[in-house]
Amino acid sequence: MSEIDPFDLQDFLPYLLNQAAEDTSLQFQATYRPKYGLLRTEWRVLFHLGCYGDMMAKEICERARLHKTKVSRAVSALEARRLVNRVECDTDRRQAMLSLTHQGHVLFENLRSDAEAYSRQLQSRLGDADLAHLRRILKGILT
Amino acid sequence: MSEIDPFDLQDFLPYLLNQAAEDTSLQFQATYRPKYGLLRTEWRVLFHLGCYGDMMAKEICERARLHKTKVSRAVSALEARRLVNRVECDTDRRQAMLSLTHQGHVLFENLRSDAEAYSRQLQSRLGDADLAHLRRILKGILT
DNA sequence: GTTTATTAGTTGAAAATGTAACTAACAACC
DNA sequence: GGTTGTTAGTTACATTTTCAACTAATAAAC
Repeated sequence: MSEIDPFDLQDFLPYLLNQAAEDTSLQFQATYRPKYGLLRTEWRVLFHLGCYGDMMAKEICERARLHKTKVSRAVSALEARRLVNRVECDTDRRQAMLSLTHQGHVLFENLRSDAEAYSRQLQSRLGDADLAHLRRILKGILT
Repeated sequence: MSEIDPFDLQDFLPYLLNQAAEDTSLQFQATYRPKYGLLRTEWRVLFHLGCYGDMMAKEICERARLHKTKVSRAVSALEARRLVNRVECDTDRRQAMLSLTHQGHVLFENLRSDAEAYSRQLQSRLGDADLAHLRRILKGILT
């Protein structure tokens, strides 16, 4: 009926971004999920602690733009696997400082090198210039 | 422990793309979900039929990179709401040709103009050049 | 023509996510 | 000190997604 409609879904940014995100996430997930059995949210929490050091759950929520329930569950799962440590905060007992255990740190290092390998692969596909552009523009979207 | 690690999550493309995709999708979803009560997958199916004309479920799966179960359920939901019509194929009765009903077409037109409005908004935030860059690069990622 | 393999699409159970209500701790005000 | 409000994080329940098994139809092999 409307085959000749000027609007093209393939150019609609939320759609396009989702496709690209899905694509790269799945590709990368394929390298770590079967190997380490981590969920995406768990992966993110692990990386926040690995990249930026110890922090509270709340800070992970803010940085990663994840809902607190998601973080709460991911932290529980990681704690159950002895990858993350939770130490109750002295000054405010509602909070707990999260950190990687030794095991968690080892896993993080492995994942990090996988991530770097995947990045290099993308880099060779897209080229340095486009990759830099892309990063800059995406960061602009996030405001 | 590893605060001084050179790897920065904020530059890791799968992560960055996910953030941006989530961001824009949620913003846009906010404009249509409360108004029309559509799920994301339903929205996509509707737009495929609206933008590219009638097709089988399989074709939607391929174009939208959606799993057949997701499409199957979205189509059922849209059919139940009389937005989509399903006509069994003559030459192969496993398949069915999907098309928008009149109602579905009206809804699509509304959504389309919302999408266009949202696009214009993004355009004014990012600028024409970056937007064009972004589209080109993202399409490159999708291979 | 009958067995065997594929393919389109559906369904059911398990996993994951989102939403809202909750607990427990702190803070602010009186 | 006690009431009220806010915040960090958890839990419970509904919705959505995923995965695997399934049905029904076609195609291929013999």
